[in-house]
Amino acid sequence: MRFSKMFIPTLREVPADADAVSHRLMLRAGYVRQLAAGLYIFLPLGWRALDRINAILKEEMESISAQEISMPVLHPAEVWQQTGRWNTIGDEMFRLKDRTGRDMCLGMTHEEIITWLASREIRSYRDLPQIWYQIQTKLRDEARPKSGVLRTREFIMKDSYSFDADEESLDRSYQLHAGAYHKIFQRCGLKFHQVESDPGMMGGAVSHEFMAPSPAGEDEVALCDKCGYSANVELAQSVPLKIKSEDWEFEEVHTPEKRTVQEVSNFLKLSPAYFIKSILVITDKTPVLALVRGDQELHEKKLTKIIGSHRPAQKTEVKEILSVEAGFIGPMNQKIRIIADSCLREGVYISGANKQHYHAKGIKPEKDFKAEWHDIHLAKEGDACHKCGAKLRIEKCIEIGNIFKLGTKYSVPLKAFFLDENGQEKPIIMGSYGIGPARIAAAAIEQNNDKDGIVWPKSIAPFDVEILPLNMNDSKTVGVAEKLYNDLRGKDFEVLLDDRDERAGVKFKDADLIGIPTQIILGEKNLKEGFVEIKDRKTKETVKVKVEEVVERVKK
RNA sequence: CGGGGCGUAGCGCAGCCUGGUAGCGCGCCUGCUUUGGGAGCAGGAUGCCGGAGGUUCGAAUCCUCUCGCCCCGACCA
Repeated sequence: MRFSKMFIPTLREVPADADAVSHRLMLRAGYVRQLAAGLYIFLPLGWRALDRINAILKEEMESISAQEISMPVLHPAEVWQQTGRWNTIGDEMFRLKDRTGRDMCLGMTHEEIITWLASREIRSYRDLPQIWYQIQTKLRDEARPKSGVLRTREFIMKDSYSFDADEESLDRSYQLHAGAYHKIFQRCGLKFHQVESDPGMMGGAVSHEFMAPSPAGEDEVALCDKCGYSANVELAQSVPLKIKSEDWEFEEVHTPEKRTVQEVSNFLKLSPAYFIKSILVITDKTPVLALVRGDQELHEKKLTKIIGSHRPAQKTEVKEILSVEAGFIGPMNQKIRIIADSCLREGVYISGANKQHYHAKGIKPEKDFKAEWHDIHLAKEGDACHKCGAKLRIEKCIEIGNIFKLGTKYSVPLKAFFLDENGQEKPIIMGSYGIGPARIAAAAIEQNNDKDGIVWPKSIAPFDVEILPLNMNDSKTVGVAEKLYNDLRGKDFEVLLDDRDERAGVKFKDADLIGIPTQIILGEKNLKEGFVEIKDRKTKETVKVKVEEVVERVKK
């Protein structure tokens, strides 16, 4: 491609409302433009990068015998009603009516559609297993699109779905995907972790996420470097560090106007880890008292799994139910259900005394109160790994892919059944697997950039090589540039020739910004002696090479 | 949906407080010079000052409403 013929609108100044590094660089380097919140146009360079990512996706999917298909973006409501998601999914789904008034929606994912297909086409165990995939548009009316291309309302996704006759077979399909995903992200040059994750609205029992470490990420992942435990903090288990147990006798301490753990902890000059945080929540039936250690945070999702959906109690409710003002609640002598974090089982603690302006010191769990013990705290940096005891690390990550074991969640309501060897009708066992190509691109930029611009991994750069003839008025320079351009293309390199009549500085700046891995610099003086320079964008190392040797020296 | 910020030329911004009819830098166009890290000089084009309503002789500026975008949170296969 010739730079002069390609639309690459680079920007000198950083657009004001871009915050994430990848967003800034994609805008500045002319890869994308924003249409509206969460809606992006991919310009020629951006689209090329996505194309290369998609090519890798296709190769690796084909290698596990997945077959590419294409499903509509526009869906009739009926299939979504049959699985119940028409109602369980809220404003995130774009809904509309067609001209006859029929309810429709825009696809935010395709379990319903592909299961509809399977229900009509798969009849026998002989038809199984199958893996079908597509690379296609998804639409979600996100509450808050953000960080450029990382969270958008319309995006392309590689989604695949597996259909198996039994659990063992599903496990094979699942592992095939996990393996393919590892290869994909490796080939795309990303640092990533595979972590345990919460299946969320997808349903199903087992799921993993592929997470690319980056400060722009929205997720936090707990990692153990020793045993390899890794999980999204949405469900990560951990053991808070033990504290030295004090041998306090039970006593009530006057703590006037000291309500929060922090206030009382400062007042008594004792670490927050000696306190029990008591939080009253209301489920649709009853109030529940949740207890976590003072230096820990209550994990809402973990609690939800135990008691169902709930909300924090209002101040007046606390007074009504517990007969004491918020801030002085304690677990002793309570009639209501108590869920306590497991780490509180040992030790002696301080908590509210259920008496205005008093806290109780020397509380012994099991003796002074009974509770149901569960892990309900948020894992944090420095907690111990619940498997091996080593210290956990928390890392911010971009979710670049995920895999779910769905089981029969979709096949049963949509009647996707098959006949097994014995003529028995059984629901197909399904899995669902997604990758966001734009997130791969953004994560690659987040992980590979410097002050001058993007540093693309070779595998997904929009071009392999950029040729920079510094003086377009010099016929020798132009001649050599054209020859190298043709020779390299003849060897299957994707080549960008900066044939613009621009000054050297402009070409250097633009080349570094758009981040093509290899630059070939043609300067007049070097050319007189028969040399050109080959520069590595990543290391900035430059080697002088004879013109005739360029093609063999350039590496993919 | 709650909290905060911002909408003025293609991009980045000033002007607004204290009302008088819009400016800077970059980019863009023309010419000459220049040519290894975003050139210099000279000339030139470009604005529904986000939108609507109000106050006023007069509104980018003051008031009300509204729309959009960004950030934090809630939410998020």
